[in-house]
Amino acid sequence: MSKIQDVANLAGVSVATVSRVLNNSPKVSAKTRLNVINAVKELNYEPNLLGRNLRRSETKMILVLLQNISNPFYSKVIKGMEDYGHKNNYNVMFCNTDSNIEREKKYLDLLKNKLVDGVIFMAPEIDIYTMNTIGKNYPLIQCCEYLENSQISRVSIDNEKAAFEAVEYLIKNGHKKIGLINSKKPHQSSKDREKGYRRALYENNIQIDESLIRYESYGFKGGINAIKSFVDEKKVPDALFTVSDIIAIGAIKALKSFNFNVPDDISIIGFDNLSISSMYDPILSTVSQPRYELGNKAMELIIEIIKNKKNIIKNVVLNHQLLIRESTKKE
Amino acid sequence: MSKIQDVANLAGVSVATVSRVLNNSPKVSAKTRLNVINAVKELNYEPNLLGRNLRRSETKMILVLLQNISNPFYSKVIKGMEDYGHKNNYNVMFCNTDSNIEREKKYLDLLKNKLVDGVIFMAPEIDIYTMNTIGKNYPLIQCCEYLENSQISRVSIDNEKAAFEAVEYLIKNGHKKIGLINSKKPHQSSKDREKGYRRALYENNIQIDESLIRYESYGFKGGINAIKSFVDEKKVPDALFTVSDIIAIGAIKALKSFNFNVPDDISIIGFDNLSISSMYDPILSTVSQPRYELGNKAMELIIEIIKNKKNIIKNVVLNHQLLIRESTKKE
DNA sequence: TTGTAGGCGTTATCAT
DNA sequence: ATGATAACGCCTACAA
Repeated sequence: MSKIQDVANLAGVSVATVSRVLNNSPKVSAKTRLNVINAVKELNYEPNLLGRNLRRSETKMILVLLQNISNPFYSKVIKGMEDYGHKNNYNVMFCNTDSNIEREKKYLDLLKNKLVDGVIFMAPEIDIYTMNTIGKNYPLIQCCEYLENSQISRVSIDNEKAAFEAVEYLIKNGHKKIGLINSKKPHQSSKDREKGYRRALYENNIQIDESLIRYESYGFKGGINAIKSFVDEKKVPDALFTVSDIIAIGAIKALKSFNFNVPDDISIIGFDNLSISSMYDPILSTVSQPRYELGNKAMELIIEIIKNKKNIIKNVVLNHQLLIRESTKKE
Repeated sequence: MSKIQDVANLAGVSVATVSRVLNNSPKVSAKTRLNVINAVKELNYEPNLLGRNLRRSETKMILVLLQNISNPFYSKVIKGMEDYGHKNNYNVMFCNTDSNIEREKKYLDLLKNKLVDGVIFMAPEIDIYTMNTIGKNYPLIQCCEYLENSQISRVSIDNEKAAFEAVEYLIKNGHKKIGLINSKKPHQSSKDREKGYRRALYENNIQIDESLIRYESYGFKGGINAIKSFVDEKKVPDALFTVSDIIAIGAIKALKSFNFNVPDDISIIGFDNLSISSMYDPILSTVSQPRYELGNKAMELIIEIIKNKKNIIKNVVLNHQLLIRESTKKE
C-alpha cells in the first residue's frame, strides 16, 4: 500500500506538493500537477484518511441515532439526510439504539472520540440535561422526535395541529364517538398528537370520553389489542385516530376479524403515510409528514453547526398533509 | 478538550502509563492505575480515537452495503450483524447503494481510505473482476445476494432448493397452472429461485408454460402489474410463486380487485417472510430465511478475515423454512 | 513498573 | 511554486 511519500518520490516532488494536488490547491503548476497525478495513478495510490482526519481533526461523518433502522418511517428521512450530506461531502452513518439508553450512550462515544463530526437524534433516550451538556461541546440536532425545552435545535412537524386536523375531519364527517389509539411510550410527538385530538373534540363541543382512549405498544399488535379491548368492553368507537399507520393497520385487521367494515362501520385515520398504508385494503387515510425534507433539513442544520461552530437554537417546523383515502367515510 | 498528556500531567505519570491504563495493560501497579483513572475522571478525558486508529491502522468499523436500508428484508439481518459486531467491539455502518454502481464505488473508497476495516456486500453492483481484485487486498464478504463464482466468501440460503420446495408444495396440493412472478433484475437469488421453480415442474412432469412467467419490478407494483397482464391475457394461473413477499402482496391486492379469492381461486407463496406478510389478509405463505443468522454469520466471517489476514473462500449455506399459512389452499 | 521517544500518514506553516 | 518540517493524538518498542 503506497503512501504519500512514495508518490512524492515517483513524481520527483515533495510530499507537500502531492498533498496540494490531492487537495486541489491552486498553487501548483500545471506541469507538476500532471506529474503527481500520473504518479498517483501508477501507484494506485489511495490517501489514508486516518492521517488526514487526525491532522484536520474531522471525519466528515455524521451519526444518525434512530430507534430502529427498519422502521419504514425512516426510509425517506434517511434519503433526505444522505442526499444533503453527500452533496456536502459528508458520509452518514445510521445506528439503532433499540430505545436502549446504554446503547445510545455507547454510540455517543463516537462523537466524543472524534470519530464522527456530529449527531442527529431521531428518538432521543437520554435525559434533557445530558443532551444539553453534550450539545454544549458537540454538534447535535434533533429530527422529528425531540425533547421539549432542550437547548438543541430541531426540525419536525406540528404534531398537535396535524392531529387536530385529522380528528376535526372525522368530526366534520359526522363522527361523534371518536377513539384514540396512542403509544404507551410517552414520546413528545405522541403527547402532542393526543393534545390535538383532545383539542379537536373540545373545540367541537364533544365530551371527551376517556374510555375511548387506549395506550398500546407502537405497532401492529398495539392496534389489534386496542380493538380487542374495545370489543371486550362492548364499546366500539365509530371512528379512530391512531398515532401511527402501523397501529391503524393492526386495528383494521382486528376489526375485520370481528366483522366490522372499514370505513362503513368505522372510519380510521393513521399517521405517517408509510408505504404499507397505500398497499393495504382499504387504503389508509393518514397524515403525511414531509419525511425527505425533514431529513434534508436536519442534515443542513448539523452541517451548519459544524461549519459555524456556533449554535443558535432553531425550531424548524415543516408542513404536514392530511391524506383522505379509503379508510374514512365521507358524509 | 483534554488529551492524554493532560491526564499524564495530572496523574504525575508519563503518557505511556496512561495509555497502558486505558488499554488495560496488566503491567501497571494498582496504585498508579487508580491515580490515572482518577485523573481521567477529573478531566473528563475521552481518548481521541483518530490518533489510536492511525497508530493501529484499524478502525473497528465494518461497512455494510445494501440496496436500500429501508427494505424490510434487511431488518433482522442488520440486527444479526450488529449483535455479532458489538460483541466483538466492532461498529457497523450501513449504507444505501440504491443499486447505483457509482455510489457503491464511492463507499468502497472508505475501505481503501482505511476508514473501515471490511465490507459486507448485500447486493453487489460491481463486476466480478473488480470484486475479486478488491478482495485480494481488503476484507470482503457477501451476504444473501452474491456474484456466482467470485473468489469472495459468502453466506446465503439455497435459493434453488427453497423455491423447488415451495413450488412442489403447490403441485402436491393439486395445482397445475403454476405461475412465477420474478424480478426483472437478474440477481443470483432470483435466477436460482426460477431454476427451482422450473425443476419442480419438470420433476413433477408438468410442462413449463412460459406464458405463466412474468418479470416485473421488485415490489408491490410488480405484483399488481403481473396480475393485470394475466387478466388481460385471460390466462390466470391457479397458483403463484413469487420471488418476494412484497410482490406477492401486490398480486393479492390486484387479485382482490378482480374479485379473485386467495386462496380459494388462487394459492400464492411469497419469499422472505417479511413482517408485513403476517399482517396481511390473508396471511401469506412464504419461504423464511434465517435472516438474523445470515447477518450474524456474515459478520463472523468478515471479522475472521480481518483477524487472520488470510482469506479462505467459504460458501456458507444456512437453512430456509417453508411457512404454509393462509394464502395457500390445502388439498 | 515506568519513562523516553519514534512513528502512524497526512496537512499546514513558514521559508525559499 | 515548491520544499522542509512540525504538528495532530496515540501506541509501543526499548531502555531504565
